[in-house]
Amino acid sequence: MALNRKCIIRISRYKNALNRLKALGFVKVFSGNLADAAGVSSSQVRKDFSLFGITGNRRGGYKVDELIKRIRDILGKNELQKVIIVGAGNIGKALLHYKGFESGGIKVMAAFDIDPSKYSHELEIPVLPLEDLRGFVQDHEVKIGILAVTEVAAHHVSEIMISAGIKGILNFAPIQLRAADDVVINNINLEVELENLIYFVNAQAKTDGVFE
Amino acid sequence: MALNRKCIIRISRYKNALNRLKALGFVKVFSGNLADAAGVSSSQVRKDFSLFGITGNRRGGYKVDELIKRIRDILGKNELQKVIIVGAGNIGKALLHYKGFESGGIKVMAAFDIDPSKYSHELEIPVLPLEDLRGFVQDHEVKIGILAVTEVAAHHVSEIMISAGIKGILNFAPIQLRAADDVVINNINLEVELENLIYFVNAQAKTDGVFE
DNA sequence: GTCTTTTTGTTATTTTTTTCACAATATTTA
DNA sequence: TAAATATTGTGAAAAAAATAACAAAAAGAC
Repeated sequence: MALNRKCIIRISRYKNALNRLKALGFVKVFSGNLADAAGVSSSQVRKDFSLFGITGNRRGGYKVDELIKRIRDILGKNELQKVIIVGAGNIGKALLHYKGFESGGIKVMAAFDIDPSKYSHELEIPVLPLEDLRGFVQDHEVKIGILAVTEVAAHHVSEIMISAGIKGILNFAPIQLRAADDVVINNINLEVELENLIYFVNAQAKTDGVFE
Repeated sequence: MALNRKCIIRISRYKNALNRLKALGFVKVFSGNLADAAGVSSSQVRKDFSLFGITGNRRGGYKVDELIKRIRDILGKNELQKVIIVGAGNIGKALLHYKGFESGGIKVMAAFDIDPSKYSHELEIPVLPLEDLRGFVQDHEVKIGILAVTEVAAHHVSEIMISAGIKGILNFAPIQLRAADDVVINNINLEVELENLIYFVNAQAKTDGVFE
């Protein structure tokens, strides 16, 4: 199946839109509704669904419950996805307490740091020494890790994670990580995202000027 | 100039790579070096540069200092970009203390919240009442805001920001915000990013299975 | 029960993005 | 100084992604 990152991102967004629509009492939904909610075209929605073999009824749309179940299945949300956080600094701690993952499927198991002052067993989610990472990952069969350490540590720590058995890294360190083909890396660079925004705001301001 | 989001993201990454190369003592750089550092092809690098009229020397590559200056200029990093944070919860607080923005150009001016227990003038960056947002944004001519409030508050708060004069929003609330054409919105949904990673890790695992 | 309307599913078309390829031209070597 | 070599800059080609278009089918009207 030839699907790309953007397609899966959209599928996630459809799922979020569906949850909202369900909460509003929707039982059926049309591609146009999802398109509006996710900010794409209705043919895009249908194209994405067709890639996953998701079908509805001509004239009848899609049943919200079935669709949610189907998408949750695609995204692996019907089984528990165990996640660790590496680096208990600013970003790491914020993610440790982030409520957005609670809705289902994603379970943050523990955080790890080199700084002993960060260790804690009192919290609901423990902060453990980095040395314990390997054993923990192997014992609990964790495949997904969030990397939130400094730029200088990032590469080294990512190698520790991968050698321990982590297969997917969500990287917040401001460096473009890459790895072997069997490891998936998703880089989120906050400064880059802000720079992007700033660029388009400034570009917008210039364009506006022309018409003033 | 017909340039897209992805192109600007790459330009930011080239800048980061250049800073690292400069720190290593590089004076000249070739498109291939930047391609390796940013994880793209060398012709992609040259194409991107050509879009911005960035030129080097045939056979001589690009001068690191000049290139950095040029890209910083494109990204607006040669002038101060004032930013506010709205929502001083988990994510908001983390960004308030985030060191990654210090390297230049981006200055977080203040944070805002509705919860009086969050207010603070002691911090280097103050946390102020949401009611003060409009005045602050107008007094300081802030154009960029980071939105880090709950899902339910996000839409309402974004409207407050926009009506106060904010022209670009980096949205961390788990909802796809949209706005009028003169406001740029960059949505970062942490759960969606994780789901994406999980999908590809699971897909990878299945593919591996076939060859085992 | 037939007709009308609406919406899907998919194929074709268009647009966008990336890669390829190579002439033009600096730099280095001899 | 001339020849050899490496690298840019860009137009053409290929690949990927998005949009449009429409036949097929389901739902509802009458």
